[in-house]
Amino acid sequence: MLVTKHRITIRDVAKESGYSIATVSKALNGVDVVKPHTKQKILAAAERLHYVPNLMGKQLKNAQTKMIGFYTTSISGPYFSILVEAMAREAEKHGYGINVFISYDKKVVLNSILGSVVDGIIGFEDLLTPQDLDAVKREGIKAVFIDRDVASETIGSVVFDSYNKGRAATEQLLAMGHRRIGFIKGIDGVFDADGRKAGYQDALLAAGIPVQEELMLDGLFEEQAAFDSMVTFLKAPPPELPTAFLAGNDLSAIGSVKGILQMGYRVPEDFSVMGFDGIDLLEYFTPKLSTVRNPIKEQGILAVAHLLDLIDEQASGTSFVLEGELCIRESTSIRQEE
Amino acid sequence: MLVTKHRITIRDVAKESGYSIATVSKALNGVDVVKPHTKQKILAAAERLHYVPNLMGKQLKNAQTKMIGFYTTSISGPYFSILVEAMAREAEKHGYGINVFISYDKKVVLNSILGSVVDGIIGFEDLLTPQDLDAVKREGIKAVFIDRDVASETIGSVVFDSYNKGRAATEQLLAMGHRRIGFIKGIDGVFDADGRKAGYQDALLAAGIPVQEELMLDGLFEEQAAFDSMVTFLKAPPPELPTAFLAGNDLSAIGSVKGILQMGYRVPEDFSVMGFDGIDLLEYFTPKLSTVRNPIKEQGILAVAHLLDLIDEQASGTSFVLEGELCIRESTSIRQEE
DNA sequence: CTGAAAGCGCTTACAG
DNA sequence: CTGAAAGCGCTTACAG
Repeated sequence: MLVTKHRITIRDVAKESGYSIATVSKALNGVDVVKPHTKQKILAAAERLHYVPNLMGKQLKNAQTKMIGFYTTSISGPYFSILVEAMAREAEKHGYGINVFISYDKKVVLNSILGSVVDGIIGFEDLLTPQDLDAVKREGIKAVFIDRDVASETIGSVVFDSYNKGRAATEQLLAMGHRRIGFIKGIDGVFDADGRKAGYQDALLAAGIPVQEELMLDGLFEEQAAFDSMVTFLKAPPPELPTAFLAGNDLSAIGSVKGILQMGYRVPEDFSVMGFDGIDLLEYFTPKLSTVRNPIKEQGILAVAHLLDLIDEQASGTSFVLEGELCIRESTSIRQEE
Repeated sequence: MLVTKHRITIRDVAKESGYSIATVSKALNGVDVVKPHTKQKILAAAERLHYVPNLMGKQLKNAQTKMIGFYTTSISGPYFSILVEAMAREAEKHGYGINVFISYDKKVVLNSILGSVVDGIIGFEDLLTPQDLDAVKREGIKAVFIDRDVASETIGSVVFDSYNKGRAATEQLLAMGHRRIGFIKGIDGVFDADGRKAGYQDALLAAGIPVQEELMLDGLFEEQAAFDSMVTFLKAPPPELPTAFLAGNDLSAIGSVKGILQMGYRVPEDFSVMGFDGIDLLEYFTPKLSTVRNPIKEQGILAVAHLLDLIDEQASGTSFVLEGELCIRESTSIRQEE
C-alpha cells in the first residue's frame, strides 16, 4: 500500500498524468471539452493515486456546499428523530446533505451559519436573538424556521397551527362535558407553547369559563417536569379539582399521567389528559393518549423543499402552516357526573 | 441597515480600519503581538461591518475544522438520539462540534470523509467496504468505529461486549429453567448481531443443548420485522414450543412480545422474552422488558474522547469494550413446570 | 508592532 | 483541446 505523507491534490494528479491542473480539474468535473483520451488518462491517474478532492478548496471557489444546516441545542426526544430523518431523505433526493449541528454555544452556531459552511439553514429562532436574525437577513442567508411564523425575502417558515389546535383540543374537552380544565404549560416564548396556551385560554373564555392561573402547571415540554408539577399540584390541590388537563406536548402529557397515577388517581376516570404532537412513543404508552397529531414528517419535508427553492431563488420566503388532527383515544372520556 | 451585495471579508475590515489584512487577521485571532490600540480599532471596524470569518477560507489554510463527523444511514430509533446527544455534549466540552451526516449515498459520505470536511469521524463500518476502510487508513484519517472491534494507528473502536453478554443472557434464561430458547436474530454481518448470536449458541452448546435453526427467527433489529416473524412462527409452530426468547435488541424484543400477545399467548407466563440495549423506550412498554442494559451514553462519550486523542495524536487507535448489565424485570420468569 | 507576499486546493475566464 | 494565471478568504513565515 502506497504510503503518502501528504494528502493527494489535484497537482499530484496533474504530475502523474502529465497534464496541467486546469485540464485535470476539467476532466475530473466532467467539463465537456476535454479529449476523451486525455480524460481517460487523467481519470486513471487519479484512480491510481486514490485522489479525493478537498471539499474546502472546492467550496471556497464555488461558494456553495450542497449542505443544509440544521441547528439545535438538543436532538433528544422523539420529535427530532422523525424530523431530522425526514429532512435528510428529502434533501438527499435533491443532491443535498443535512448537517446537524448540536450546540449550546451560540457563537459556534452563528459562526458556522454565517461562515458559509452550508447553503442554507433550518432552525429554531429561540437559539437566535433578534439581532442574530438581522445578521442572517443582512447576509442574505437562506433560512427556514420551524418554530416561528416568519417570512421575508430570504426567510420562510413551516409551523403548526398551534393556536387553533389548542383551541380545538380545549373545545373537544368542553364538548365532553369538562368545565374545569387544567393546562400543562410548555416553554414561555416558544411559538407552539404560546399558541397552544392562547388557544386553550380563548376556548375557555368563549365558553364563559374564567381562566385560572392555579390550574396552569409548568411542564416545560418535558416528562419529568410535568410529572413533578402534577404531583406537587395534587398534593396541595385547590378546593375544586379539575376533571381534565390539556398538555403542551405529548411528553409532558405522559409525565402528567404518570404523576396522576402516582398519586393514586386514574386516567381517564378521574382526569382526562390530552397531549400534542402524536409522537411514535405513544404507541408504547398505556393508556393510549388522546392528542393532536401533527404532521412532523411533512414539516421536515416541506421545510427542506422550501429552503431549496429559496436557495435556487425559485421562491421568496413564505410562511406555511400545517394542520394537525385531533385523535381521541383512551386518556380522555366524557365527564362523569358526580 | 447597511445593505451589502457581497459578503464582508477580511479585506473589507482592513480597508475600514486602515490596517493590512495580515494585521487584521492577527487582531481577530488574538495573536498576541498586535498593539492594543490597533486591535481595538480593528475589532471596532469588524463589528461595524458585521464581519464574520468565512470558515472555508480559514479551514483551507489551517487544515482543521474543529468538527467531528458522525456518519449514518438513519438516525431513527431510540439508540441514536442518546448516542448523538452524548457525543455532542462531549465534543462541545473540548471545543468541537458534531456533524451528523445522514445519507444512503456512499459516495457523498466518502467524499466528505476524505474531503477534509471534518477532523475525524465516528462511524459504522457496514456503510464502508473494506476498500473504503483502506482509503480511510491510507489517508491517515482519524476514526472511531462503534460497531466493530478494530484498532490501528489512526483507527480505534468502542464496542459492547456482545458475545459475552449474549452468552450471559442465555445462561440467565437457562438458570431460570428454560431449555428450549429461541433467538430473534439481528442483521447478519453486524458486529453486535453476530456476537450476540454466537454467545447465545455457545451458551446452549455448553449446556448440552443443540442449537436449532427453526428456533431462530428474523428480527432485523426492528419491531415490525420481529412482530411478523413471531406471528408467522406461532401460526405454524414446531412440535415443541420454546419457553423463552432472546432478542438481538430491545426493538425486536418489543415486536416479539407484541406478536406473542397478538397470537393469544402471555408474557412471561407462556414465553419469557429478553432484549438487548436498555433503551429509554422500555420505560413506556408493558410488560417491563428484561434486557441487557448497555452504556450507550458512555459509548458516545468514550468514542469522542478517544477520537480527540487520536486527532491530537495523544494516543494510537485502541479498541475499547464496554460492559453491559443484565436487568431482569417482568418479561422473564422461572419456567413453569408442566 | 505592522505589512507584503506566498500559499492552502481548487475553478474558470482567457489566450493560444 | 490544453494551460498559465488569477483569485476564492484566509494565515503565517519573513522582512522591515
